[in-house]
Amino acid sequence: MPARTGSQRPTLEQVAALAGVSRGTASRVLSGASNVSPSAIAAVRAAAAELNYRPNLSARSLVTGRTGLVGLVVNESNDHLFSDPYFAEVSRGAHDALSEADVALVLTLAGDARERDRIVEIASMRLDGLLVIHGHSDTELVAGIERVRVPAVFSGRVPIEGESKVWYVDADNRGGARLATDHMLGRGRRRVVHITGPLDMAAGHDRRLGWQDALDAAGLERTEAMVEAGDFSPASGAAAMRALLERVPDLDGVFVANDLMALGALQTLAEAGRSVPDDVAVVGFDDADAARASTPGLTTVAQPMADIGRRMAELLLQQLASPDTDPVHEVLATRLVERGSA
Amino acid sequence: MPARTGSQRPTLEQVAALAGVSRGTASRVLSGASNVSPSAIAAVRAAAAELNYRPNLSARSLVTGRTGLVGLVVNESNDHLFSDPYFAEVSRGAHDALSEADVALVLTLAGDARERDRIVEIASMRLDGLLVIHGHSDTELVAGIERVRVPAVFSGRVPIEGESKVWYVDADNRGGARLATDHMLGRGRRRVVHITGPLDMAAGHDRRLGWQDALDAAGLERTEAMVEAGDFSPASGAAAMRALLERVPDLDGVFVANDLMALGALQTLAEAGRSVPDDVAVVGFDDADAARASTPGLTTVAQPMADIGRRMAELLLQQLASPDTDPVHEVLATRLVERGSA
DNA sequence: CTGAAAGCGCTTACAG
DNA sequence: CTGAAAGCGCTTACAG
Repeated sequence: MPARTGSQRPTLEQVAALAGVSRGTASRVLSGASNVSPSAIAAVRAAAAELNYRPNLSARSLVTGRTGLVGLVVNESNDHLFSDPYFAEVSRGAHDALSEADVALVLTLAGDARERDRIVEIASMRLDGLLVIHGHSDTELVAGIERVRVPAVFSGRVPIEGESKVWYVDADNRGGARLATDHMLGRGRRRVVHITGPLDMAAGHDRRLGWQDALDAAGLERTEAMVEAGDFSPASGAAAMRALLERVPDLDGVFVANDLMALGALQTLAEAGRSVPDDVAVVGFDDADAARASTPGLTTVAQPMADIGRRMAELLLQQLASPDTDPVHEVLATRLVERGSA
Repeated sequence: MPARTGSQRPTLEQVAALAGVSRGTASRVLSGASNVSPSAIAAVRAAAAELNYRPNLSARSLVTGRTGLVGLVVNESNDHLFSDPYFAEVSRGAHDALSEADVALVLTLAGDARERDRIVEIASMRLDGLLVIHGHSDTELVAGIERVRVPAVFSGRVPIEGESKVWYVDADNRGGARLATDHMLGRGRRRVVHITGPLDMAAGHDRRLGWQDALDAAGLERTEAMVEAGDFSPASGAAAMRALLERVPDLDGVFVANDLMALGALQTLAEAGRSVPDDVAVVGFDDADAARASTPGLTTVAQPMADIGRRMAELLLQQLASPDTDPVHEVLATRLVERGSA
C-alpha cells in the first residue's frame, strides 16, 4: 500500500477492464501505437475518459528508462544573475519547447561547489538531460557532466577559449558589441571606453572583443586604461564608471556589457555632471526592462533570449534522440535598440 | 531493455550481492532504517560506494507513491512578473528548503488557461505538491488544484477577500504600505497619492489598503482621484504618474506599489520638472536591484522574499506529512529601506 | 491486431 | 536483525 493517502487513482488495468481489452492493448492505444483496431481505440479512449485516467509516470519511466525531466541549471553564485532577465527569458523559451514534448523542467540552482556536485548526482538519478544557463565558465561542472555522461546543452560558449566539446547555443555577443560601439563611433564619438562583464563568462569575454573590433577597425587608439571590469551588477557599473572617468577624463562614449551596469554608470555620470548623451554616449546590452525605465532611455543590444532557450531545448531533445552525435553549436544574431542614451 | 543507451547503472541487487546481503537489507541500510546490524551497514555502504550506486528514483516512486517533485507554478501571463526579483528570490528560498529534503522543483509556467489546465494535469501525474507564486487571484487554478486534491501552498493571500481555504505565506503588504506612507507623512508630506499594482492580486489590493490606513490615521483627505492603477511594469508606473500629476497637481508624495513602477514614476516626475525628493517624495516596494541604481536611490519597502519561499516549502512538506490538516496562513514582516527618494 | 507474460528497480510487511 | 516474496503500474517483445 502506498504511503500517500487517497491515491486511489485508476490504473491502466482498470481502464483495460472497463474497455474489455488487455492491459497491453490499452497501453498501445494510449501511447498512440499504430497497430490497434479502431474499435479498441474507441473503447480504451472512452474508458480512460470515464475513469479520468492519468498514467503513472514513475511506472512508465521505470520501463522506458526516460524520466521526461530535464534540469535547468542556474549558476547563481552571483546573486544578480538570477534576477537577470536573461534567466527568465531563456527559461521561458526552453519551457515552451519542452512542454510541447511533454518534458518538464527541474530547477537546479548551483550556488556553490557542493550544490554543483549535487546537481550532477541528481541528474544521474532522475534527469534525462541538462540545460545549463549562463555559467561562469565552470570547468568542474563541465567535467562532472561529462563524467556521468548526461546529455547537456549550454547557454553561452563553453569553454571560453579553444575547441568546444559541449553543445551550446549563444547570442552573437561579439557582433552585438561591435554593433553598439560602431553606433557610437558612427555618430562621431572618438573616446569610447568599455565596462566589461565577468571575463570568465563568454558573454563578458566576447563583448569585450566586439568593442575591440570596432575601435581597431576605426583605427582608434585602444589602451588598457579604457577598460574596467564589472560583475553585471548596477553597483559594479557605477564603480567602474567612476574609475574610467578618473583615468580617461576625455571619454565621450561608453559601451557597457549589460544594462544593469549601464544603469549604474548612468548614475555615476549624472553625479559627475556629465550629461547623457550630449557629453557621453552610453550603450548597454540585454534590452532589459530597466533599460526602458531609465532617463534617458538606454540604447542597448537585444539578444533573442527566448529563442536561445528554445533552441537549447530543441538541441537537447535531438541529443536525447540520437546520442553520441558530434556537439552542435549555434550562434544567434543580436540587434541594436536605439533609445536616448546614444 | 530500456530505450536509453548506456544505462548499465548498478542496481540495488548488485550492491546487495557485492555486500553479501539480501536486496531488502541493502534497501534498509541505504534508507537509514534503524533495525540493521553494524556489519551489514558497513558492507552495504562499502559496496554502494565501490559501485558508485545511485538509486533509481522512478522505481522508488512507484512503490512509495511519492515523486519527490514539487511544482513551482508561475503565473506569467504578465510578462513583467517573471523578471520580477520576487520570483527569483522566492524560488531560491523554496529551492533551498526543498533541497534539504531531497525534493526537486519543477518549473511550470501558467501563461494561459490551457497551460493552467495542463499544470493541474501534470501535478496529478507526477508531482507531490505545488508551490504557487504570485498568481493574479486565479480562481480557476485554485479550483483545479482543489479538484485533483493536490497539496499546495500559495505566495500571497488567496482569495483576496473572504475566508481562505488554501495554505499561503504572504508578506505584510498592508503593514509595509502603511510604513511607507507614514514615512512620508512623518516628514511633512500632506498630499501623498498612490500608484497601485493589479488590484486582483493580494499584493496590489493590500498595499492600497495600507496607504489608506496611513492617510486615514493622519486624518488627511483621501479621494479616488489620488489613486491610479498600474500593472507593476515601469511603463505603467510612468503613465500612472502622468495621470496623477494632471489630477492632483499639488501632490507632494507618492507611494508606488512596486519598484519597477516607481522607476517609471521617477522618470515622469523628472520630465515634469518635479525634483525628487524636494518637490515630491517617492517610496516604492520590493527593494529590487533597480531601486539601488536609480537617481536618487529609491526609498522602498523590503519584504523577506527568500523567507517567504522557504516557509512555503516548509509548509508544503508539513502538509505532505500530515494531509487533511486545516490550512495554515503565515504573514511575514516587511521593513522600510531609506534611500534618497523620500 | 491482440493477449499473456516478463520485467523495469525498488520498498515493505511478513515470518523467522 | 534478516531473507524471501509480493507488488507498485507500466511497456514491450513474443507468439499467435
